[in-house]
Amino acid sequence: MSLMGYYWLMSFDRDHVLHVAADLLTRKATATMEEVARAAGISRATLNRHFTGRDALVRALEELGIAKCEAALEAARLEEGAAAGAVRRLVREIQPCTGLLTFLYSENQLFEGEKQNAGWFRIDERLTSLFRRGQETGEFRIDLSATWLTEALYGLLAAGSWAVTEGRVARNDFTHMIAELLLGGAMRRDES
Amino acid sequence: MSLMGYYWLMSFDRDHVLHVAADLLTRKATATMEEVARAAGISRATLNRHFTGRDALVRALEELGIAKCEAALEAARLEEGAAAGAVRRLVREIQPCTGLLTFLYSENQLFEGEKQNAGWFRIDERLTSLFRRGQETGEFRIDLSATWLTEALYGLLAAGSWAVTEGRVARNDFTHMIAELLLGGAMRRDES
DNA sequence: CTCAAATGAGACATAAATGACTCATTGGCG
DNA sequence: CGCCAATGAGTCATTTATGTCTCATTTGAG
Repeated sequence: MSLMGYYWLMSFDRDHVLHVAADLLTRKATATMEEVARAAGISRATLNRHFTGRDALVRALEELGIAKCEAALEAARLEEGAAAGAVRRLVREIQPCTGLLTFLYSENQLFEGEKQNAGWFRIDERLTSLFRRGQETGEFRIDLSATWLTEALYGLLAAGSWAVTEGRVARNDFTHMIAELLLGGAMRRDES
Repeated sequence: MSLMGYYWLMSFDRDHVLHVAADLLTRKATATMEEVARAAGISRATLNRHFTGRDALVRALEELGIAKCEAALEAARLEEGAAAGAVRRLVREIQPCTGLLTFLYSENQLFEGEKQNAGWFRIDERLTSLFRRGQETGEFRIDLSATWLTEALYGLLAAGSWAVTEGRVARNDFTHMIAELLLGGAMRRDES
């Protein structure tokens, strides 16, 4: 028995293929299906049997990205405690999938005409709610809209992920860099 | 006499073509050469006569983007006054070319192997210097590196530009959104 | 007006990615 | 061991973007 229906042979590891594809496409968004197959250690034929066309692969990656993202949101317990702490937990939890998210983020810009996955909307909603909660409790400023704070978080995650892969900043600084800039900004803060 | 050597006919307006191409490619990064030509109101043949291949066009756009960006840096007078004020002037001046910059920013990620234009390095240097100056005068916090602040500015500009074109935030809020988030962060600041 | 030069439209070959297909081989299960 | 299904390697046709070429037409300069 298997969740996927592949109960006879295990040589095709769907999850492994998706992760390899995510890694590769994160670094080279224009990678060929053959390059993806080779990176995953399978043949192009097999890759095409399971993902008919690049679209199917990207859509599967989208599902994976949404699932990982929502898992990170769960693990961060966004509704608990101070909003600032929730943002810090969120950035820490979401770090492992920023590469995939950045790829999907830029990929979505190409699919302008098509309908986009409802999962992104759910995630948007939860993040915006978090920032709105912070504003309502007086923790966050209100002259920056919760929508913008959400978009800014995406942008900072992408910039941080890119800067890390380029070697311009240390991977271990990722969480601190992003969370503290988003929360506190660049200006020095009087310790009160 | 002419700067370009086209002193007999003026029906090819290089600057116009570049701006149209920038507008189009900003919205649809995968636009065809023919789509670019049609958008610019010229034939594909003429477009190819002046820019042999997509690479030549992108490289010309890169030159344009760098020139516009450096002009914005000049206009912002980065070395004058408080660093925070310089950042605000910079964001205001650079807003008109964020679309083009965002396109080139994502395009550069594809040219991983190739040498990248020295202009970006110059711009990087000037921005990093600005943030470093702010840190040295005690205006900016020092636990976030000047390099990261520069990268974060790029990310916020891209996210802001994208959010505006998607209609999620108002165009008029662009400068305030980006500059204030980068400078002050999301947390409410005690008015002291 | 006349000529030179660039344009526009179209044809053409090319290169690359893709999807579908065949067939021999492999590996697990009964 | 023998079957059976999936894999891998290869082939083929199709599509698409691209670069080049020709030639009639247009347009500005003299």
